[in-house]
Amino acid sequence: MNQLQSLRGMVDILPEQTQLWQAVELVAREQLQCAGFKEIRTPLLEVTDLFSRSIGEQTDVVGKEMYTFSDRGDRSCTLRPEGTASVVRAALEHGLLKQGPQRLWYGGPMFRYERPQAGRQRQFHQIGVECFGMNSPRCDVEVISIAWDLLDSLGLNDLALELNSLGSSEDRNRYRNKLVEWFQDRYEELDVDSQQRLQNNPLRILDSKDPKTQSLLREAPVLEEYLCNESSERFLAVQDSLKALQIPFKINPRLVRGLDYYSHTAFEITSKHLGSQATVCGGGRYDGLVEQLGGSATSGIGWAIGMERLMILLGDSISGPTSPDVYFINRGEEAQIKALVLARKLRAASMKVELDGSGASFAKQFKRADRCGAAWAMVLGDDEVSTGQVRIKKLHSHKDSSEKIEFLASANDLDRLLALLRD
RNA sequence: GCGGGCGUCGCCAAGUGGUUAAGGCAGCGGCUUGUGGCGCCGCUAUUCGGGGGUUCGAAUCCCCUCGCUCGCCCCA
Repeated sequence: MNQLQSLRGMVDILPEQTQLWQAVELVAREQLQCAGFKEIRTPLLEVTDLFSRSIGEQTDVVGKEMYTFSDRGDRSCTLRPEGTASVVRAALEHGLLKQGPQRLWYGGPMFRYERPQAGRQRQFHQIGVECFGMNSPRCDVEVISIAWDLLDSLGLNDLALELNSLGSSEDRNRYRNKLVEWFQDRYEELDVDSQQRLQNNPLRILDSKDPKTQSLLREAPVLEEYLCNESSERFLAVQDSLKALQIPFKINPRLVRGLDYYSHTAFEITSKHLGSQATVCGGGRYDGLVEQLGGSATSGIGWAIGMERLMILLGDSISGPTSPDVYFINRGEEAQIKALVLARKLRAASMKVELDGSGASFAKQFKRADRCGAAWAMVLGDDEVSTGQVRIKKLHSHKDSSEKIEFLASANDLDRLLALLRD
C-alpha cells in the first residue's frame, strides 16, 4: 500500500461522528459539573515508573501493552494507558490532596498496544472521575450512581452493574496465600495461562474463562469468606445504598479487574451488545494508591467510561451533522463582497450560514443549497446590489409558486431579516 | 502474542482463469450563466489493499506482506 495510512489501532473520528461525540461530551460535562466535579487535564506522556508502580509490574497493561520509549534525554517515557495514575500524580505534585476532598474528572486519549478488535483500539478515549478523601461506602455508591445515571441519560438501557469487594490489602493477602496453596495441589488441572498467573497474579485466575479452571473454581476458596468484619460490613453498606437508589446490581465474586491498585469496591457496567468487550465503564476504590505513590494515606475511588464502546452502543441513535439555517447564494463582484459582510452579521447573531464561494450560476448554487439541507436560500446578486435588497426563499417547501421575499437589507432591517429566518 | 473470516471507485456491491472490470448511491458537468428539489444525458477504477510467482492469459490459482474483522488473552 503506497497510500499513507494511520497506524494500526489508531482511528480517525470523522465529521460524521464528531457530532455524536460532542453531544455525548456535552452531556457528560454538564452532569459531572452538577455533581461537583472539576476537570483536570494531565499530559499524555509520563515517566514510565508512574505506571509500573501504580498499575503493577505483573499486570498485562504494564507487562505487554504500554507504548514506552526513551526520549532524547534518555528518560523512559510512556503514553498513558489509563487515567488514574496521572491524576494521582498531578494531585500529589500540586498539593491538591492537602486541600480537603477532591472530585476530579478527566477525558482524552489512552494508549495500549493490543490487538485491535470491536470495541478495542490502540488509541482509545476515556472519560473518567477520581475522588480523593471520600471514605464512606456511601461515596462509593454516589460515584457509581453518577456513572449509571450518565449512561442512562444518554439513552442506554439494557446495562448491567456488576459488583464485587476485593477487601483490604490484608484481606487480599490472606486470601491470595490460601488460593495459591489450594491451587498448588491442583496445578496440573489448571490451564496454561492460569498456571502462569499462579506465579504472577493469582487473583487473575478467578476470571479465567477456561471451562476446566472454571469448574475447579467452584470448589476453590471464595474471596468473600476472607474479608474481615470491617470489609464485609462495608460491602454490605454499599449494597444497601445501591438498593436505596434503586440501582439494580449483580454480585460477581469473580470480578477482579486487572489493575493492582483496586481495593474494596470494584465494579463494571456491562452491555451484552458489545461482543467480548462488554465493559463500558469500569472502576473501583483504590485506597492504597496515593500512599504507594509517595503521598500520605488518602482514600480514592473512580471509574472510567470507554468512549468508543459508548459510541458503539449509541449507534446512530443521535442524528448526523446539522444543516445550516441559511445557504447564501451570491454572484457578481460587488454582490460577493456584500454577501461576505452580511453573512458575518448573521453569524454574529448565531445563525448558521453557509456562504457559497464559487461564483457559479444561480441554478448551480441553488442546487447546492438544496442538497446541504439548508432551511433558507438567501440570494444576493447584481440586481439586489442595485436595489439594496436580498431575497430569501424557503427551501423544501414543495411549492412551485415563487416565494421570494424582498426587503431592504440595511443595518436597521437586520432584525427583521433575522426574525423572518428564525420563523 | 495465538487462531478463524475478509479486502473490487468516497459508500454498497456483481464478477470465481479468456476480448474494453456490471449496477446502485454519492460526486462532478450539461439540458437550464437569476432560482433548487423531479426528469433526461454525459463523466468518474489502464485496474481489483501491496509485492512476487504460476499461466499464452489472473480481480479470479499459489506464496509473502499490509490492513480490517471475529474469537482467545486482557481491558475502557
